[in-house]
Amino acid sequence: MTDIVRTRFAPSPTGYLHLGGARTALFNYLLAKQAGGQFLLRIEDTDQTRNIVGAEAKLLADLRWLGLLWDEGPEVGGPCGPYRQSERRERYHELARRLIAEGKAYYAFDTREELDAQREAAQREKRNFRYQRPERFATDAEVEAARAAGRPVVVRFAAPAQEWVVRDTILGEVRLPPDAVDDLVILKADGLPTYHFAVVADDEDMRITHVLRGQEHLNNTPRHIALQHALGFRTPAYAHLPVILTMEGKKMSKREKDKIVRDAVKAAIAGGSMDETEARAISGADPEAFAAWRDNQTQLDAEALTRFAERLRLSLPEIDIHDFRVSGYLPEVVLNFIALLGWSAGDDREKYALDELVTAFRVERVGAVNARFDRAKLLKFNTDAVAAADETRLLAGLRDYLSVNPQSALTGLDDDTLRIVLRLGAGFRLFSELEAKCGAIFIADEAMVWDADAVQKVLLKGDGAGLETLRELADLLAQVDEFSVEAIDTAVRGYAEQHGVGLGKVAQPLRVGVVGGTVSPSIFETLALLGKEKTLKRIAMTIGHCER
RNA sequence: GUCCCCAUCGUCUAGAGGCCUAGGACACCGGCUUUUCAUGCCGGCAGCAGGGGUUCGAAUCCCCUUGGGGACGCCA
Repeated sequence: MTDIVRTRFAPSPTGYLHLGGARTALFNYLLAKQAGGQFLLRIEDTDQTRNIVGAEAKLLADLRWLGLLWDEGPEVGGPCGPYRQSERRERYHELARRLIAEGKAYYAFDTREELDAQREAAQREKRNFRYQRPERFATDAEVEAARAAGRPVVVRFAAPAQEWVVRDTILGEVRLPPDAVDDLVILKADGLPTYHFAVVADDEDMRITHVLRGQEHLNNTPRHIALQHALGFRTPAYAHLPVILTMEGKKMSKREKDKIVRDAVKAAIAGGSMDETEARAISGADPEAFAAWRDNQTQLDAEALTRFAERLRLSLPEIDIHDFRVSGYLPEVVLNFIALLGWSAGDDREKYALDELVTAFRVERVGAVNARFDRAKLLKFNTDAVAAADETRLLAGLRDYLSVNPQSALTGLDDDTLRIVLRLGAGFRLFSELEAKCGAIFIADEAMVWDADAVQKVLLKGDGAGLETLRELADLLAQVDEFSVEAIDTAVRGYAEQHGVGLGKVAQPLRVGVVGGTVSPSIFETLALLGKEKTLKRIAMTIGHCER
């Protein structure tokens, strides 16, 4: 086929873009771009109960953050729109009517309870459940009668019984038995199509030539092929990507975070550090919903999880792309790293920019093996990228980080100050580390907090030797007129030499003295940045704090 | 339970019958640098899941076992 390559990423708007979705999007993007084709974005919002308000906007923002821009789709439009399935109802109905007219689909009106009972019965008898196709299809009159009786009316596909073959670029030919395709529902009782039906219709209408998706969809593919045959549509080329697993070997999912929070909340309630009323308030759920969550039946939204994490001082694993942004990763690093989850060019190269991936990527070289997501390696990638980035890139990255961390102490600073921060913090791995290292310099003096362990270890231990040093240094620094890095350096080093101690013995008390903890940039730089007045004021406050 | 996919260091992977004494990266361990936290530098440990074949020769091909993962919805 000489068609231009068209791929799509088709998420459902249920939350932020997660790591696995991002990789799927990336591979689709790469495949399209390397062939000079188009990458489309389509929103699969056919489940009214699962759609989350605002999720689509988040999804788009995450994709844009990564630099995966779509040629057609929401907000940019295109000739095959609309690109939101909820807006394409009429098309699905038209196709369903066609299948019904041709005897390839039929109305059914089983209730949820009836189907559940059949599934349970099958389970009990240890056989697989298959929907039993009726002897003859319901007539229009019967459908109307059912509707009038309040029964849910759906349209089911009359699946042909045959062996199915999926030709997969990564897995080769996969053969599935006839029962791999059953009489699935194609139009739900609410009039919206099921995923399977919408995908087939849209991929045809949007002239999608290649479908790259997670391996969890492999079993769905024969369904789609069957529907394509029934509708007379072309079958795109398929490639099923290996699943991304956690380091523990479990499927990476939002549940990860939910589970950690649930366990912590339960422990906190059991341990008495939080009562149930507070927990419920933080969750933002009503008592019933809260109980359901607690019993592992539902999941909390991202915001509620974040609130719990803050309250219980939990660090949640990054799973959503947004999490990595908030943690201070560079988008090009995240992109580079996920490209390596399942794909390799065949040599030892690991570092790629997006345009380099476009050139180097080959679907045929995507492996079939599930990959575990190794955060430690991602961190190293970010560390390397930060070290290699120029100031302009870092400043933009830091600004972006601050835009999603408005509460940061660095947020209000001007570019020149941020450039200094970047320079003094050199060696940081994530923007969040830069913040942890330099933030305390910029908070109001009154907002200063002291790390109890640091105060104990550096100032109070050994009869307060550190505190005494700090007092003497305060006097000494009060004598320094020009509060420059050089002058402070000279004075402080001089003090250390006079007393025959290492620099550490004087730098650490000073550090705790001005920032309340043991971490800061070079002590000379830190003091100079603070200025004489603030330095002396903070040291006085620290001495006061210790005497209290 | 049924169906499907997969199997090289702890992790991501290179390897498409002799180039393999199995290469790289991360982690880890040891050392060095250092005013803290980091960074950086040097060195080291570590793997073809097991068993059968095929072949002069197998990490590479075939079979079985085992192990892992995924799917079995009016979710996508």
